[in-house]
Amino acid sequence: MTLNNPRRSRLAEVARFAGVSSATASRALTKPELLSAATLAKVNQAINTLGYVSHASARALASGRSGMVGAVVPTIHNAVFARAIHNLQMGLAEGGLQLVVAAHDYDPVVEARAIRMLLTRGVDALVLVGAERPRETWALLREHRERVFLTYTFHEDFDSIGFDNAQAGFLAAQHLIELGHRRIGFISGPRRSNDRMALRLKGAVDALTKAGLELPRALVSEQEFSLSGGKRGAAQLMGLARPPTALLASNDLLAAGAMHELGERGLDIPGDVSVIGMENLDITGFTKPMLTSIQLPTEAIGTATAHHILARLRGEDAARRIEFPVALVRRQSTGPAPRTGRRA
Amino acid sequence: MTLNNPRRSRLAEVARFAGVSSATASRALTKPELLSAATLAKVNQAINTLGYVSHASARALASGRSGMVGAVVPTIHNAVFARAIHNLQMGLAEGGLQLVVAAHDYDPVVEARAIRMLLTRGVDALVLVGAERPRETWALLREHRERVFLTYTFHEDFDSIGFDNAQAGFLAAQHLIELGHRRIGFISGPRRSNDRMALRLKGAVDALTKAGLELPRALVSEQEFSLSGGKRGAAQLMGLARPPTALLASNDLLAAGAMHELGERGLDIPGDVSVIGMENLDITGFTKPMLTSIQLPTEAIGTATAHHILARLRGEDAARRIEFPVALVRRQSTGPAPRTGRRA
DNA sequence: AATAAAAATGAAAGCGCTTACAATGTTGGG
DNA sequence: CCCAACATTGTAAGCGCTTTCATTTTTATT
Repeated sequence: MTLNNPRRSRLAEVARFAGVSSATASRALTKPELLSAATLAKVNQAINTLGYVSHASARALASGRSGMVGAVVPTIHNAVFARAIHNLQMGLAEGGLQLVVAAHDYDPVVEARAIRMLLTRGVDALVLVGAERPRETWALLREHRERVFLTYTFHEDFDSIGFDNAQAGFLAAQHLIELGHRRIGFISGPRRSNDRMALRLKGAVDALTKAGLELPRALVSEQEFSLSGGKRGAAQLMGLARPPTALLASNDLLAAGAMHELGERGLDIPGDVSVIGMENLDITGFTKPMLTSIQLPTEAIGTATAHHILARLRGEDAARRIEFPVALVRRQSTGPAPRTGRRA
Repeated sequence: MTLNNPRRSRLAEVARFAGVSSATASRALTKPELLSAATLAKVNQAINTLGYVSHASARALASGRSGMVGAVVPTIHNAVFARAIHNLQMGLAEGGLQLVVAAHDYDPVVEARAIRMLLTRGVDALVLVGAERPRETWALLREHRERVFLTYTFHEDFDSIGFDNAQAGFLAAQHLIELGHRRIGFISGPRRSNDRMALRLKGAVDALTKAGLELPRALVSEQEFSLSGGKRGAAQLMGLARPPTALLASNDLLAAGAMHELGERGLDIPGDVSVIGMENLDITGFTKPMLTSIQLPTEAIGTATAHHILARLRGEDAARRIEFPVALVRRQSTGPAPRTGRRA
């Protein structure tokens, strides 16, 4: 009952101006191929002179499609997600879709709320990160199976775009093992509500196992994602009676923090201790020495997800699962294990 | 004409179930204080048992309010914006508003497109960064004056939430001057379509002028925002016949890149050359030595903008201009100017 | 107890657009 | 030339909700 913006023109006015019915005017916008060239031109003419812009809500209500894609991510602070979101947005924009982002800071409750909110908003597609969340949330998602897309991990029941997190952990550990390290400390990010972390750890354990080694619980330190988290992790591990000769962090931020701590302890990297991170963020180039890391396909995930969604919305079929490779990026922070004998 | 989701229940069903009119059911959602406790309870009961969720588009169409806030930022890659966006989103969520983000990568054309798109979508508020954009874009924005909010700079005609960029430049330069530096190199980010960069440079010039010094054009290097941009900038400035004794970068990323270059040239920081950045990003703690910087109130901007918008939407009046202070954060990368005499 | 004022509810008219269906105009084969 | 088949366009019925206005119920006032 409210005249929204009195200035804003309606489709009806465009139609009147062009001397056609509003149905025709509408078709000029949505299915121009149905109109004769002449009529189409008339309508477009009218649209231009009137400066008409369509009302998205009205359109969404009538058509049942919102033109929006929702993305619920842990955080946009982390460059891993920022990159993917950036590419996702750019890709979707090509198809005329608008991205709506919500962050939940690794809180499953907040995530559920965000998902519900976006579903209410009628997003045409919903992009999520990871595959670990409460039962109820999954139930809700299943009801919308065809518009839900999972990234960074895989799940049988949904279209998934990601990479092998375990492989990332495996490669990192393998690299250290090949350099002769036998005692490796693992600094992990928070593992609850974050299957990616669990998988990276698992991959590392697998590599060690394969080499006949093991990862005692004492050599795993779980820390929050931050510089100081990494610092604390390194402090904890290096403070052990038999400290590790290499530190594997499940994230470059943690690794950089760890390097800091090692520096303060007067330890040489990689002479005394090797350090390897994951995600291959820009900061790998800032640290001294530069940080060896595992390159994760974050940009690719964003772009591929966008294209995948666009294809699905067009009704094309597409692979249910898209997997990108991960790769070791050798820099200066890893080197041969010191041969100081069995005891430090 | 399309039965959207056959399962999803309508407000009318809720009303029927509760034995009230749909008007009452609607009021239970939007203005519960108008209903008697008994009716409200009945309706809520019905909502729960039916698992009703309202249809956002329909609601937006009928009410003229979308419940969405748009933000158009240069990029979410940069932590400066990522932080602000994060806080903005959190703050808006408290008020039940959903944030929609679009990035334009410093391209005015893309920015204009994004603005138009969000306006079409009927956002209740539109948050923009900076005050430099083409005439036509401004014209468009003026038509929506009351829902446009500017951040990171100020503009007479719009509500603005920001800080004094010139002051940031001033503080940085002043700090170097106080340390005895007389020849200061300035590494700037791209200045076109980015008034913040221009202002930061201007502030630095002001500080120098005040001290009876000047900033010759040759000592200003404009580079893209990146580690390698900073590296190139430093290379250019240090390659001069009379190189500066201090480098002032308008962004920590650039500063970190510059430090890298200085390191490769075997120069000691701050013994031979001092370096100061801006934005006080996390990476200031990663560099060796740790980077002196100017702290910018990015989180505050996000939070304040959210609260400001919420207040405005509630119809309260609020300050047209909110300004936060900037501050110098001394770390290890700046020190007294070397007294190597007049000639290097 | 009668009445004015306030509170709670309902009826119904849209919000601006899309689209099923009907109607009209065209075209070409027999 | 007539009629089926197609291409265009128009008519009008919603999409699911909010909100004005009218109506009924309750409460307060004298």
